[in-house]
Amino acid sequence: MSTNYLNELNASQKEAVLCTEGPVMIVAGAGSGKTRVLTYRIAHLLSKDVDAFNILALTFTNKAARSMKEKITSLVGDHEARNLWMGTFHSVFARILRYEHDKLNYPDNFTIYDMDDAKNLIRSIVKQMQLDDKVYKPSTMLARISAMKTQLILHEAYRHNSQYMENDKSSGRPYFADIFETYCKRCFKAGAMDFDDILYNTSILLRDFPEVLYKYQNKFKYILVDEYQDTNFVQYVIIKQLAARFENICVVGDDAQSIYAFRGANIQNILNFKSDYPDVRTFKLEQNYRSTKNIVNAANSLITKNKNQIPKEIWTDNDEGEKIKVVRALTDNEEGMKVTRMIFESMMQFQMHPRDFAILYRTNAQSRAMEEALRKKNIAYRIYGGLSFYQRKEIKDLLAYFRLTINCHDEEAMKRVINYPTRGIGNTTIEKIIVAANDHNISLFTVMENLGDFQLEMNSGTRERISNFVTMIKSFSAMLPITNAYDLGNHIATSTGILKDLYNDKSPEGVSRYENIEELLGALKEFSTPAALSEGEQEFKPIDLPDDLDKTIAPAPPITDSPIPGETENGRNGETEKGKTLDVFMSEIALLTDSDKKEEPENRDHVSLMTIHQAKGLEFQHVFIVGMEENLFPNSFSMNSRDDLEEERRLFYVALTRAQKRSTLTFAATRFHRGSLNNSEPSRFLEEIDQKYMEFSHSADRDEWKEQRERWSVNTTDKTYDEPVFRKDTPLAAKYKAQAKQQTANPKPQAANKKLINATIAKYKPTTESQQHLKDLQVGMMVLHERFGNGKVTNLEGVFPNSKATVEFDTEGQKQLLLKFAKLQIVG
DNA sequence: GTGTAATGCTATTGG
DNA sequence: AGCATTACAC
Repeated sequence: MSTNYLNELNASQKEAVLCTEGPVMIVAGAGSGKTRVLTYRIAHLLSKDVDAFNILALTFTNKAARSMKEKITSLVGDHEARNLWMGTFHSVFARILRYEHDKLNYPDNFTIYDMDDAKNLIRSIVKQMQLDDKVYKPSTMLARISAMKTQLILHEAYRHNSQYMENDKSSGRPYFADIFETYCKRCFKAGAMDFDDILYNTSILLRDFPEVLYKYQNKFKYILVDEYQDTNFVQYVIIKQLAARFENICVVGDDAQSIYAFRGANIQNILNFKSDYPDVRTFKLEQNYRSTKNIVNAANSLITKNKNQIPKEIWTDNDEGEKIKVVRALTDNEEGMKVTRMIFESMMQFQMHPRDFAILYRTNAQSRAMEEALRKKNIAYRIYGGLSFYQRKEIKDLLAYFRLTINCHDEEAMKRVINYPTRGIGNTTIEKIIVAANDHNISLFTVMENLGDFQLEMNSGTRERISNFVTMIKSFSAMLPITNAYDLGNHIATSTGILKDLYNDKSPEGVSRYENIEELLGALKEFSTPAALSEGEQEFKPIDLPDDLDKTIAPAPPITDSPIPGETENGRNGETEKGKTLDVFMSEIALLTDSDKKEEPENRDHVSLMTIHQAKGLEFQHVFIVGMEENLFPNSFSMNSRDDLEEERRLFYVALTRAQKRSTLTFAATRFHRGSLNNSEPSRFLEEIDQKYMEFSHSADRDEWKEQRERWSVNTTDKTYDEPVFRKDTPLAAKYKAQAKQQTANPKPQAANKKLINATIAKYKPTTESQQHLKDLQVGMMVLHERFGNGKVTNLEGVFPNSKATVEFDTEGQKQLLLKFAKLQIVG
């Protein structure tokens, strides 16, 4: 590779690229060539004979990883770049967990639950506990569980935190901890991880298995993390663990662009990087190459309203450019029309293309008005996000069959398709199966498979239908290793009757559903055709374990033959002679988002519609930021605290800095919301930008809308801009916030909980193993059951471990239990 | 157990 | 407004 690439960098960029050893923090302002620095840094490492095997680069989206990899490949060649590990936290560590699954007692084919799965599971838990789902709202419960896992607090630790417990009690949700625990257990039992589990489990894996930690510390000698300002605590811990040995850690970020606090991102990670790595070298990239002077200055003037920043001065050599235009519309629909008209006029006047424009909004719901207007004007557009392809009902249904085929214990997939297409297994039957499964702490599938072992009231017809269903799933599973993804997927779609079911529906929606299924099958076909080597086909070098291993880094690794990424335990590698298999496909799509989808070049010329969050890292010639209204942007949910409001402001900063040449802000005086028309007032953010960079179009005459604001206004008179009037925190909110702060202030509050967490993992050991002690169970013995309490064994039949015990419980009466499954303890 | 009609709920941002 | 759950008739 030529070394000329260094000439394409400015002084500070070059320094950041060349300083390859030790901890490095790159503070990169918007449009300062951050991606370029990252890619060149990696290319430079490779040119210095660092092996690609030894580099880990964590990006924010899979798409970013892909495009960076392409760029690096073009710099150093495919052979050099192929073995780079590059991807999102979730995709990289999901991959590692699939190799190391046995350590944590998960199956290698574990399912990844998405948010819908997680919420459905919580809903069913709440229902089963006979709690009110208005008090225990699934979305709220999930958010709390997620926040806890992000802080590395699992249910045992949670229960031992008296503050949490008391908060729950006083807020009327005393059973939260139980829901939390049941949720974790049900996920585990189903062989499933949610998004947070991927990170949580990774951190546990690295903490409790020194040989694994050692292996990955040694593998990833060079670690790069993009968008570091958006990492959360568990991600921070993982990075810290992996980097501990070599400390060749390079983080890139911009505190001004931290916009994910709502999902646990902790801006302190970047602000405190120095204290974690005292000998860190810091580089600042302050020259903006993207935007005009006007845009850069406007954005700068906005962000000064935030406190607590890494000091930096973003500047640009680019043209002065045009002022930021502010446009007012009467309604959201007119806003769409005006934006569309401006796009149309620019296309005519300046020979611009649809691809040069982006319409950014705060909430997905705003896309509709924009979409309608663009469609009327016949301008090509694409809406990112919203309901993505993989979230459509028909797709999820078929994928649920795929999931069951790969992991028959997947509870949410089972519930989804056990009676779709209808096969006469109704709700009452399903309820009975769920109850039995929970009583014995086993999966629904296990119950269905061994239906005769459970005393369930079901007629023979129902039993027959269940048995047929089980047989069908088993037949799919049997085909899995020997059939390529497309053939099996097609077989499943056909033989389950899904394809026929949708084909018979001739309504427009039905037709479109059918087409979606066809599209999925098309994707499968493309995937399974044996072609180029996939990313997965890599090998590890053999690992040498020196004797002088520093214990604090990776203590005393016993030499084991732990699995090596690139192979799977069952000896096959996800490929048949006819092509790649369905399980590989599923593991690859599980973590994809709408934005990750690659676009065919011929389809690329469209106006992009997306939320500001999704626009992060992108740039467009002309950016429209729509819905600049109080309560929408800043959003009403984010006006409770200064921190929240500052995040909204950073979000606006991100939006503004996407623009290369022009930026237009629009707002509507009235807007449809909840099906009714509401008045809205212009966003305070419009006044936070230094007005000399702004231009108010006639319709947005500043005095006029100021007057308008005053007419409706609540609390945004000039005085309040710097110190907005906030609603006071409720005592509870204040409490939670104080706790959160305390937790992040102390990076390792979890050490004390280690025992508890270990206990959890021990509990999750396979039942057959932990049930060994029941081998000697005799009639007359006293036993303890998790749910039923104390009881006496009155009868035993069958041969262990398939024996069945009849137990007379003190409180619950007589129950029949299978020793294979029941968690019984012998007492006394 | 199945299908349709009516009702009721809930609404940011997203791996 | 849109969706999910529920109620009711078959």
